[in-house]
Amino acid sequence: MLTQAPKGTKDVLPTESGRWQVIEATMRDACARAGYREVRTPVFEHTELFLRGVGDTTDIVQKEMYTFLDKGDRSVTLKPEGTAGVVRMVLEHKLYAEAMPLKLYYLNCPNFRYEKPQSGRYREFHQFGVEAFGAPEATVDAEQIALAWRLLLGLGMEGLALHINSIGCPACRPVYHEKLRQFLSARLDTLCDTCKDRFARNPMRILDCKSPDCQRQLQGAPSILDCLCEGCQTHFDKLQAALTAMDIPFSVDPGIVRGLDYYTKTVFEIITDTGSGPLTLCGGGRYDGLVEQLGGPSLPGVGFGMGMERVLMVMESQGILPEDPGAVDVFVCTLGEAALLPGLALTHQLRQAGIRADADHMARSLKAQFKYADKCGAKYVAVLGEDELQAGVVTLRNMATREEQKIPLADVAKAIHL
RNA sequence: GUGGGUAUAGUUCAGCGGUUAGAGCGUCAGAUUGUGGCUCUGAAUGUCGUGGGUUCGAUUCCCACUACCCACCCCA
Repeated sequence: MLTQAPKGTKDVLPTESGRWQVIEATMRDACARAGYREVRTPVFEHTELFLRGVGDTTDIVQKEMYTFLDKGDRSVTLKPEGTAGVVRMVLEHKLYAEAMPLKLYYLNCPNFRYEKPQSGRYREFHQFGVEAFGAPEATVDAEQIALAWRLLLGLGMEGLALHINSIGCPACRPVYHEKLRQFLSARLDTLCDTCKDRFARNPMRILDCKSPDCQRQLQGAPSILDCLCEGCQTHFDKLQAALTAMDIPFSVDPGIVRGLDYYTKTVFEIITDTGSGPLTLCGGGRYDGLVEQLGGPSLPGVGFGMGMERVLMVMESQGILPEDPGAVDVFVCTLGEAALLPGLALTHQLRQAGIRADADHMARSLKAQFKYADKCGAKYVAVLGEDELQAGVVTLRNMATREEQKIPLADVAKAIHL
């Protein structure tokens, strides 16, 4: 073999694409019912968009971006997340001048991060995401959380947990940062190197550290929730009331911080346990300052991203993947040269009638054609041999019941009941 | 970027310092010359990951490289 798929990428095989289509359809439907409309943005953007949008202190920007110079010496980057591109699109086309809120979603959108791949982590992965602009109220946050939650439940998932938090706004977060620094300053020496760095740049990220040592030092640390300003506190209270009103179970987890710099107020994650540890299926939050930061008007926003591969992975582990629908519903078996073209014509006629149909293209024995029909998932087999040709009929066999009947060539489509 | 494991048929995996490298599943065919799933019989398919070393001899032992899997970091 000349080469193989690049590290961290994955082919979707013909037996697997049906699963993708099912969850894609479920996502489209959930969005359509909530008034979200689809958008598609480019796979690559100018690098500066992510430097300013995602935040140049984040790991994503610092070490995970696929950045390169194009032939015109422009620095471009394969998008590492979905929100920045959508915000750019909203600004470029002045969509903020239209009716608010502006509710958008993107589906099966490829994202790229240069990381070491492992279970549930790819270098090219796909996200479903929604964004809503212009609405400052917590009901939008809650609506999106509900959309994600019901969607995953609707796919049949169990064992999901919704964690929410508020990380404040530019008014109250610095107050918390200062409190946290004061708390940690005495123990700075015992923190891991990464966290020493975080101490200066973004101390809240230390809460995210998985190191047992750092976690031990954090015992008794002040909580952001005790430092929220009045506006953020009200927003967070309303969010919880809205979730409760929609009967969405949640837990407040002050440890959720998120790795993207643009979040304000609401952050949330939907996680599940895979047996080898928790896995985040969906993560998002509010980003009231992002649009302005990218040179637009002051426009609040909220959104989430959901990992397509992770959704499929969890469905597989829970045994709830949709069945492969097979290739066709009707297979036309032909016997002998004389039946070949009439068989082709019949297949064509069935296809015109909207029926998934195929015929033998390998001049195989009837037995082999039946085996192939079975493997294709055919519900019916239409046999066209010498006898049938003379009578102008086919022998139509229901593969499940084994019943056979002679059907005039012109009436085959009507006799198919799927 | 750090650490651990693995690499043999399409696939899942056995195996051994020594003739011709095996099995299950899958594929194809026959048993049934016009009928699938089950059963039985048979057949095809391998640079034993790549390169080097040790050796009379290496798929087997050693080293390097590469790829894949897993964990850390981080995240969808």
